[in-house]
Parts: sequence; structure tokens; C-alpha cells
Amino acid sequence: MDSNSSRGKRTSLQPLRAAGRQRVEELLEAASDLMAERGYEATTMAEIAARAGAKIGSLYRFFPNKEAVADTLVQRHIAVLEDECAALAKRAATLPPDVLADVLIELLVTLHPRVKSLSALMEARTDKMEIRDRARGHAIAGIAAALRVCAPGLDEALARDIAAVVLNTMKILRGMLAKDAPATLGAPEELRRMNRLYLSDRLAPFRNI
Amino acid sequence: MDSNSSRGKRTSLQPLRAAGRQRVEELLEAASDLMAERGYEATTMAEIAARAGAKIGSLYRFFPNKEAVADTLVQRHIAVLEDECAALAKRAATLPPDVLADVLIELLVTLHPRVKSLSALMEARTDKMEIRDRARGHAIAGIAAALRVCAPGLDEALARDIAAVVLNTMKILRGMLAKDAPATLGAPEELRRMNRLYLSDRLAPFRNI
DNA sequence: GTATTATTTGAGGATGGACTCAAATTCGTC
DNA sequence: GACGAATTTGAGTCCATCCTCAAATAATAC
Repeated sequence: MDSNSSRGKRTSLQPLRAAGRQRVEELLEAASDLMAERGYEATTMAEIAARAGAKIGSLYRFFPNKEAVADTLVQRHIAVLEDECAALAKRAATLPPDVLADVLIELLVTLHPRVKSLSALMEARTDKMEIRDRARGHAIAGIAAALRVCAPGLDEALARDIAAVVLNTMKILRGMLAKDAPATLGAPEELRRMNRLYLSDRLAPFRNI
Repeated sequence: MDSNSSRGKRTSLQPLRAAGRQRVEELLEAASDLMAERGYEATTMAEIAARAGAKIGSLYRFFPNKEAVADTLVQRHIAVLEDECAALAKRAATLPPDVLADVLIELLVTLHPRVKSLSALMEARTDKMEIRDRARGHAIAGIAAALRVCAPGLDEALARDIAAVVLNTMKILRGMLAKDAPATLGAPEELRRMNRLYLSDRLAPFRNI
């Protein structure tokens, strides 16, 4: 009956059999790879299907349009980020600021295989920015929470501002490690140094009130 | 005879009359505005012509294709950046690191009206990354030169690494100020603080050998 | 004023990519 | 093994956008 229960346009269907579920996984994996390589706009639906070993009709069976593929990917990426931030918050109480700084800044790099297309999708310019903002908000909230565990006296608004800065620094490091930067080999280490310096300075006053 | 002297494919022509030169300016201005708003790929040649008050045929008279428009814009942006960095290098000797840090980080923001589409063009994914890398290289070299004027003992490679970090920080600030970030009002000031802290720490040992 | 060259114009060709759909096939169940 | 439902297939439609070009017009030189 394909009741088309919650979300999706007229033609979007949930997979009901194991084969369909696996196909969806393969399609999303292919889409994530391609979008990470070429960007959202340059990736075509035909390519996605081809790389997944499927035909274009199968792709459109499970996703009403290209944007739905991107939305699904972003939602999965958000879930990964939330999990990881929650795990980090548990450890943060025992970490001094400079160590937390190093752990944080490597986080996006560490997570790269699981959120391959995240940056490409955040950069993409489509009509629906809403989901993009949600992803950003979740990331900032997660980082801010970890910061406040490490430095309990930290004001909530300030924690979010610092988290915004750290999030951007994380993105930069990922960008630096992604592209081959021949002339600036030491830049990633400099970035880590800056981040360490900043978080130590900012969190120190609020440690162990 | 339209000798098609130096650059450009078969159909690209330099303007030879005042009217043509003005048209080129109008077209580039329109292209820069649109690409800054919507990004490179989402901007169409028809839109560019329309916003410039021209017809599509006029656009293609002076630019062989869309990429040539982007290349011309990037080249102009590079020139602006080089001028500005050279001017800064002249002042840098008299500036303490924390002041230089503030001047540098605001530079991209200050220059925004003159390099409106720069970030959109740097993000764009086309085949020719070459010109993108050149722009990046010029910016890093310019910043590194200013840093070494401020801190004469600074190693050249290290200066480039630090410059790469500062350049990225500048980009972030511009991004923060461009989009309306409701939840993180204090983030730009935090970013400035991080940059100040970092450059002071990094340049201090090399001041006045 | 005439010849020459630069510029403008806009309809239309060519291409590529998002999306459709009806028929074929496979899977699960009784 | 027969039936219905899920899945697969891929040719085909539609449309947006890049780009062409020959004819019209405007500017300049003489």
C-alpha cells in the first residue's frame, strides 16, 4: 500500500524489504561519496545511481528528488555529530582545556569517514537553508555543552560564541587536511596551536570555581 | 580586425571603444553582485546580462564563456588584495602584533565592497582550480610579508604557515558578518580575540631581534 | 557622406540533467 | 506454484542554461 506515512512528496516510498533497505544504503553511500568529491550541484542523479550499481528509476523510487537525498544525508550527519558530542561531554569533566581543545579540533577530522559529504552539503546553496541551520545549531550546542562541562562557571551565551569559533576552526582544519597545500605544510599544526591557546585562555578562569 | 591578441578563445574580444569598455565594467559589476548573492553555479549568463542592462549577445562578445567572467573577476580581486597587502606592509613596522592582528582580521571585511564575489568564486567547483590557487598564494604571500615586517626575525616558512591560518580566520569573520547569526552574536568578537591572542603569542619572540 | 569597424540584438541550436512511468522482474506468502 | 506486492528497468519528456551567429545599428575615420 505504500502509505507514504510521514514525510516526502507523492512519489517517495520507504523500502519495505531487506533488498530495498540495502539499496537505500548503497544509494546514500554513493551520494555521500560523490557530493564530497564534486559538491552537491555538480553531482547528478544518474551518477549517484550508477555508482550505487542501480538504475535511475530505483533512485527515484526511494527519493522524490535530489534535495531529499541531501536532506537525508544531513539528518544522518546531524545524528552522528550529536552522538559524538554527547560522548565527549561525558569525558570533558576530566580534561584540562588544552587537551579538550586538541580533542575538539580533531573531532571533525576523526569523524570524516562518517560525515564525508557534510561540508559539501553545508556549502551548497539551495532554497531550503533550514536544515543547514539546524545542523549548525546542533553542532554549536553540542560543543558548547562540552565546554561547560569542562569549565562549569562558563556563561551559556559565551559558551555558544566560543563554540561557534571552535566549530569554524574545526572546519578549517578539515579543509587544510583535505586539499594538498604544498606551500603551507605547517599550517595545520599552527591552527591547532591557535585553538589550544584560545581555549586555554578562555576556559581557564572558569575551571573549578 | 579584432586580432584577439593575448588571451581568450576564438570568440573573445577586447572592447575597443569607450562604450565597450563601460559595458564590460557593467557586466563585471553585475556578475560580481549576482555571484556574491547566489554563488557561481546558480548565476546564469542571462541574469548577468539582464542586470547589466545588456543582452546576452553583448555578454558573449566580451567573454567567451562563463568561466572567463569568473576568471576576470578573480584576477581583479587578486590585484586589489596585492595592493592592500603592499600598503599594509608599509605600515606594519610601526604596529605591535595585537594591533596588526586586528587590522589584518578586519581586512577582508573592509575590502568586501571591492571583492564582493571573491568568496563565492573561491568556493565554486570548476575544472580550473589553478586561478583559485594563485589567488590563495598571493593572499598568503602578502600577509606573510606584512607579518615579517612586523616581526623581522620570523622564519619565512613559518610566516607562510601563520599567514595561512590568519587568512582562514579572516574568511570566517567575513562569513560570520555576512549571514545573520542570531544565536551567536558575540562570536565575531571572540574570533578577533582568538586572532589577537594567537598573533601576539607567535610574533612576540621575533620583535626587535 | 561614405566606408569601415565596433557594438548590439535576440531568435534558435545544442546539451545536459532532473524527473516520469508503464512494463518487466523478483520476492514473500499461502 | 500462484498470487499480490515490492522492486527494477530505461527509454523518454521536459526544461533550463550555455553558447552561436547573421543581420541591424551605432560610432569613427577620411
